[in-house]
Amino acid sequence: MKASSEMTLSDKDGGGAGAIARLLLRWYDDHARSLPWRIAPGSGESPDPYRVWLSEIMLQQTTVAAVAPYFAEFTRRWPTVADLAAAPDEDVLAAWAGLGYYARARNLIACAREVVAAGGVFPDTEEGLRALPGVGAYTAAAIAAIAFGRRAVVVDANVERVVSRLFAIRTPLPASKPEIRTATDAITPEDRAGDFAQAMMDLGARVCTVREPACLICPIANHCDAREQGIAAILPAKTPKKPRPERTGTAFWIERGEGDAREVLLVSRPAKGMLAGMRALPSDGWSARGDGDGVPPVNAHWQVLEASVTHGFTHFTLTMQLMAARHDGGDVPEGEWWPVARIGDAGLPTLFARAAAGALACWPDGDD
DNA sequence: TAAGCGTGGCG
DNA sequence: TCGCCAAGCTT
Repeated sequence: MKASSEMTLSDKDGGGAGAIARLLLRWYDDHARSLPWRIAPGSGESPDPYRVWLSEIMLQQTTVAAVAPYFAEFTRRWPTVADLAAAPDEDVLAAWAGLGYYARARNLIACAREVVAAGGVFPDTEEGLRALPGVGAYTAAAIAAIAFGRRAVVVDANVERVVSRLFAIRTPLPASKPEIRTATDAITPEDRAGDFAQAMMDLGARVCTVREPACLICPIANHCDAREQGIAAILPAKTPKKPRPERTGTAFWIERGEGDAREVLLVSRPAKGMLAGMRALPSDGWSARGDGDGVPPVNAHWQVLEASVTHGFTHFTLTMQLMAARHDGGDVPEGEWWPVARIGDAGLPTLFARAAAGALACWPDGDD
């Protein structure tokens, strides 16, 4: 890469790397976003590692806007890591419903319990943090820097974009990751590494955006190689993604009772794979690999509903048909009867929440 | 190493 | 509308 040779820490002379950090920190002092999990720069308050950790897990591949209400609810219900560790699994999973990437919720529980078992204090080093469930290279570095003030090289998708442009790295992602990390290391200051990391992320979110970067208001535009070369908007390059297959499947609405006593059968998804461990409607075995078989789980007088749900996952698109039946007293799949009036509290992931809404809209009273 | 793993917003 | 993208981790 070119960046490292150019940057070889002319840090002390006030040029290059050191200048970028100083400009960015000065910009951050005036322009930091106000976020629920963030301590304002210069406030003197010390961040709560629990809140930093919780926010970082929630923010993995997830937007600030989506996280905000979940962060508020989690910290209201479970103000400390000990509170979270003591919560029943199903409560935490249900509270996470809708946020996506449900392995994060299972790792969140495991991590909280590990921390409590170790005395209730988060590790304060990158290495110690990295060993926790759900904490990878990025998250460990971010917590070490933000919660504990340690110098750490924090590289997320924002930083990848900013650094790719700053040093005009033309190698496509993900092949360019090592080069980007080295370049980020070279511009990361010893002091205020947490603020620096957050400044880079704020810059990426508000200025050095994916489309139409706002170079005119960028505090480090004068240091940006891509801007000088007129290629900022087309960096970083990315290797093409594989096409998403389309799959079909069926979900089954099995109902019993009348009026206020109406109940629907919910199952728990297997511990591994899609939507692992989450409550769901029974379905027919659809997966990323193949279509469902359309075979209902029990014999009954099934009715095919008009509604269907199309849902895009990361790696495939699913169109799910809906079938409904009254429970006639025969065998049912293992599950729990859930009051239809409280279906919104079941903690269904979005796919099944939409399926349930579709079933209720098409089959409002269940008796025909 | 590359694939598996959610969801909602945006242009 | 629809493909791209977001404070990635795990296996």
